[in-house]
Amino acid sequence: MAASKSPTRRRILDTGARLFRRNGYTGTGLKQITGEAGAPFGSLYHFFPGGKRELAAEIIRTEGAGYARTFDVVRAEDAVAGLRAWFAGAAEVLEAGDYADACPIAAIALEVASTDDDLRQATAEVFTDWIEQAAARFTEAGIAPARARTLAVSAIASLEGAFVLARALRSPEPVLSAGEIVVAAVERELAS
Amino acid sequence: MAASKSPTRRRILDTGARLFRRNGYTGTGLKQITGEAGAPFGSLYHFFPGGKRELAAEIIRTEGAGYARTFDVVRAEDAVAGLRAWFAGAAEVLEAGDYADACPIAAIALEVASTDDDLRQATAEVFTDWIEQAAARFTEAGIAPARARTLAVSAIASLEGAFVLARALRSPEPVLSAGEIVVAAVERELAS
DNA sequence: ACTCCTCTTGATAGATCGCTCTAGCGTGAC
DNA sequence: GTCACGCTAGAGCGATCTATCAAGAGGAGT
Repeated sequence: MAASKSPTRRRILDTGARLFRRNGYTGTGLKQITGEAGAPFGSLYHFFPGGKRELAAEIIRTEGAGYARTFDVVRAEDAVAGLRAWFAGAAEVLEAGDYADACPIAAIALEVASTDDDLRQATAEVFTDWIEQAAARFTEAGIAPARARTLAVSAIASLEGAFVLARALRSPEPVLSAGEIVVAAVERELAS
Repeated sequence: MAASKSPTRRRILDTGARLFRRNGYTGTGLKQITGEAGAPFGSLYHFFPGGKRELAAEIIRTEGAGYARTFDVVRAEDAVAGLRAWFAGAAEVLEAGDYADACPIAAIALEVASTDDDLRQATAEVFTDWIEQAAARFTEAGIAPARARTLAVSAIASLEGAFVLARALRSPEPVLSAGEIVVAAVERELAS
């Protein structure tokens, strides 16, 4: 456990995350991961004895935790501006990456939801964490907890769905439109 | 073209749609489809000479057209109530189906967006159609076209993303929360 | 120098993938 | 009766998948 320092391990995780994001879980081969990561195939099973599922579980957790930090732009002093920046930033990153890199775990989540309960649960934990983090930001900004949670769930769902549409349409419009509606909802809630 | 009447062809399409929805595109095997459909393997290539991609393209189109009809509950006389019923109905169906059957093409859309441009385009056409249909309903209800489109995109994105969260969390909450925000946005637009 | 131990390395197994191919069944036309 | 044709039927091909395995390189501790 002490050695999460291995650069090979890191490269496998990063490459795996990128490929899962773009090609999905079943759509990504382990040989492809080690190949693109420049890692020997055996090393994958050295670091992840549980194979593909263990690798995916770790990717879900680390990528989930990483993405949670993007909520930091939503500050209590001006939650509306922060939220606006959150959506705008997502749209920018998506466009800059040629619509390949959206949510790090949505593709996995949809694929495993009905086929692998362990991985499904891992994605559920990430989403739950995101919801709680976002809700906390909204309550800090002065919104009642129950409403804050509804808004948090809605904000995350909107972005996730907007990613699906944006990748298919190759356009940032869905992300911007979804952001507009969610921002307005939060704005209205703060005004009341 | 005249013979889209073959029951075997229908069963292949229906079974394929169900499996793609639950297990994704690469996660579903052709042998699995014909097996569960009770169809001989050779029949699949008889009806779909283009193989898996042609089958998927047809499923995307027919399922997309079918789902577009769910917008019929949004009527001009009471668009708000209709939209509310749309989200509530989605939540009910999802729960009744043990969170297996959500959007018929989202799983495919995410998987092929970066790997197969033909199929990506097929999903894009479906989403575009949905957006236009929903926007038309909103304009009929009295919303200015530009705003109607933003709301339409947002409504569809919200539901798509809510499906992702709902399947992972095995809870209808995201669908209901997302619906609440979108309904409020439409309500407010109609009041102004 | 010798022993551990982490990590590297790739060959290989066994299953499954999408797909092709040939053969045969059944029904309607003539 | 028999020919044509839509459809059934599934064996099998090459490729690729996940996973296992045995062997060795390299470095730290003694």
